[in-house]
Amino acid sequence: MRRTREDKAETHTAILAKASRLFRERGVEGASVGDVMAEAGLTHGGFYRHFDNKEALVAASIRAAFDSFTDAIDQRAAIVGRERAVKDYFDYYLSNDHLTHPGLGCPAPTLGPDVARAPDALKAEFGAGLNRTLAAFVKGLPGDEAANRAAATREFAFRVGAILLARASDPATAADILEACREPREGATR
Amino acid sequence: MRRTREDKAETHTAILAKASRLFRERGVEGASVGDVMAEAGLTHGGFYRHFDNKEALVAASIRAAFDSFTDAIDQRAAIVGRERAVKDYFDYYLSNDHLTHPGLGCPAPTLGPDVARAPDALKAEFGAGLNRTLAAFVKGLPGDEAANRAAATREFAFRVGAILLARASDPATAADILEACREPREGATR
DNA sequence: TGTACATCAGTGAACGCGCGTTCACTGATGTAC
DNA sequence: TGTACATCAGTGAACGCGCGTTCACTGATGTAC
Repeated sequence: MRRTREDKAETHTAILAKASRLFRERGVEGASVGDVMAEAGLTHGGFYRHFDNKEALVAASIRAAFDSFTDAIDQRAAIVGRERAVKDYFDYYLSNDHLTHPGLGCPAPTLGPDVARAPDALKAEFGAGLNRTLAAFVKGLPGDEAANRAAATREFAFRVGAILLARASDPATAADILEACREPREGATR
Repeated sequence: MRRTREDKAETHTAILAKASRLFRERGVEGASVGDVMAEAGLTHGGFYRHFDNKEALVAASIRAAFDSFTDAIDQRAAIVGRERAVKDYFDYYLSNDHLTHPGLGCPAPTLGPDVARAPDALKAEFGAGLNRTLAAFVKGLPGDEAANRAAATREFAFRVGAILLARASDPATAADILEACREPREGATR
């Protein structure tokens, strides 16, 4: 039953892709190793040929999820420019599509609390992914880099909170939240 | 072993208080019925004299957590005024105290994703608690009520996202996030 | 007010279940000659 | 290039464990008279 090296690499990628989606959909504890392997068309026993344990899979899943977005932003920035690419991402972030498809969406609002309760290794992975994301928001932008980054942090946190609140609420409340948060923020309230 | 009605009411309150804290600290799946009962100084079997099942306890815990904050804001607003009370709450929200004590903090950034994956009954409970919180932010404020509420929604979402990102990150990244988010937001970036 | 009985708050053993992980096994692939 | 053997990707049974929930039991409280 041994497979070629290429087969193994494909299997590894498939496991990771399915895991990254399932963890975002159901949470780390809501998606079992068996679930992930079944989704990849395999049985659970073979999992440990690919990852040391479930935590390692979670770490890799978080990394892959963040990377998929930073890569997409970078690619789009090369075509339409950084500011436009980031604006498009922010529009997607508060879209109904993102609201209702957490499995393909940002890992922060789905896995953040799971990571908050997890070992330091996972927090480091999450923090690194977040920092890459913030970097992708301001790469090559004019003006003070630290200020740009701080502003991008605020804009991102705002949208993470919005989608989290909307997903945790009944549909009517969710619609209110997204509608309110699609308006630009004014700085006066604080 | 039967207890008086007063004893039972006290026990009920104690279970709820411990549950509300433990769920926020460890997540819904990270705190078992047995954990909650042990924390309240009881054994697990008696739980079902107080709640139908674990989900009912989660619903009550979410309600209690939101209420504790709306009550506190209302009480403080009666003394120092609504705007000041809300400002103080927002300052607490991004404090290191709130960062490091999720068990006594806002339920949104800790339980939001758990609720997002839970049955509609829990989302309704969360949405209701969120609406009470937003109402507490704008109660009696001058100006257009809908606009005030939309602005409060944005300010709250912003802080929910900030604390979620900070808690899920390594300490250095967490400090960066909170520092950036303690600055007032400017509306221009979008 | 006193008595007899029903109620029920809390205990702790037991249940069925799903989890993460281990392990003996298989047979095709990789490697040494 | 062909052959003999070692490796190892994937299988599926098995493990120990903790979970939510149930249940027979206890004895003090509540209630009917």
